[in-house]
Amino acid sequence: METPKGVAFLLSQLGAFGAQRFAERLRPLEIEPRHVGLLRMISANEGASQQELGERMGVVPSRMVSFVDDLEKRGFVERRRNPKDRRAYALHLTGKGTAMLRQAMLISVEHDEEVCAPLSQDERDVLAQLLSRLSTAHDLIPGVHPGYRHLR
Amino acid sequence: METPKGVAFLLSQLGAFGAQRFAERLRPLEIEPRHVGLLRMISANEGASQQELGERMGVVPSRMVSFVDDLEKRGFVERRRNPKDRRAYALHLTGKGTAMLRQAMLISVEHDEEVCAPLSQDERDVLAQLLSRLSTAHDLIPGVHPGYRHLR
DNA sequence: CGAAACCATTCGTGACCTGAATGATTTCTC
DNA sequence: GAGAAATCATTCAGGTCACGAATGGTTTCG
Repeated sequence: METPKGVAFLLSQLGAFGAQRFAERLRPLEIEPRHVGLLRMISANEGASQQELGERMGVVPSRMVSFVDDLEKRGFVERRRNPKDRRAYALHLTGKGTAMLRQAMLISVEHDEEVCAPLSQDERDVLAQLLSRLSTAHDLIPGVHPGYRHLR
Repeated sequence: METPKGVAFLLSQLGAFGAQRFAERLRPLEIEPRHVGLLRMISANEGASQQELGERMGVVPSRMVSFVDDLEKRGFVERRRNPKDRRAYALHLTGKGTAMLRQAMLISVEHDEEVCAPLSQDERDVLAQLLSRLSTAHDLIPGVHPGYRHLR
């Protein structure tokens, strides 16, 4: 049996490699990739409820609780009461949260640079374009990582 | 904060998506992607010991035990005694194991076809070539998925 | 106004991984 | 060669983590 050289395997292999590498880069900030994703999500949807965000990310409500707990304990996120609906929270980034997100974005750019280092600029453009097309063709939501949901 | 459009994120996103999709396709066979990887590994290194394979795959010995247990329970793998070193086993695929691997490889090809469907043949070739270069440049071992090792 | 739906949360369960300890066997060292 | 050290497979206790069901407070529907 020959070893698979298919695109799908390479994508999964490189994707997992990159994710691990990214997690390493984040370690000094004491934050994990998934928390960065959640910070971005909150930043892009200020004031949304936990379940609204959870739905977009494919995360079950009970999991969102501890998820947001992590960020709140570190002072990155505030759970404000929503006066329109006192059942739901309105999630907001704090100043610290925004700063942390900015930090993480910088690391993200460095990381991207490292991953693409073996390619020329032209090749990176071609690759980015092909991957974008695959991503949209398969209905993946920009900026939302499928790894959040373990089952569905 | 704008949503990331970097290559690294797209790789991780598409890789995770593909992995989930592949797992779904495998479900009817009642086997998981990691087991397929192990079957391939054994097939490519007939007679190797558990720890030899574990080392190549980045899997810790204690985990290899239950890992191989799964495959042995299903009758896909045999633990033969190695006469040269009676501490170690010599792992071998059974006929059933070979058949299952063949099945899985077929599904793998179908899966690859699905993932690449949005691209023309030329584009697939370009993509495959770029991904291969990234993979080798980052010292990823062909056919070995980094997801096996959770820590190192 | 009462019933049904909805948000966040807690908690028990199960899956899974890890690292340390164990027993059998081999290799190293003097 | 004999004892010490390393090696292979295994077991087991502990920790993490995700999920679904159940709960309490709140809103909406009929």
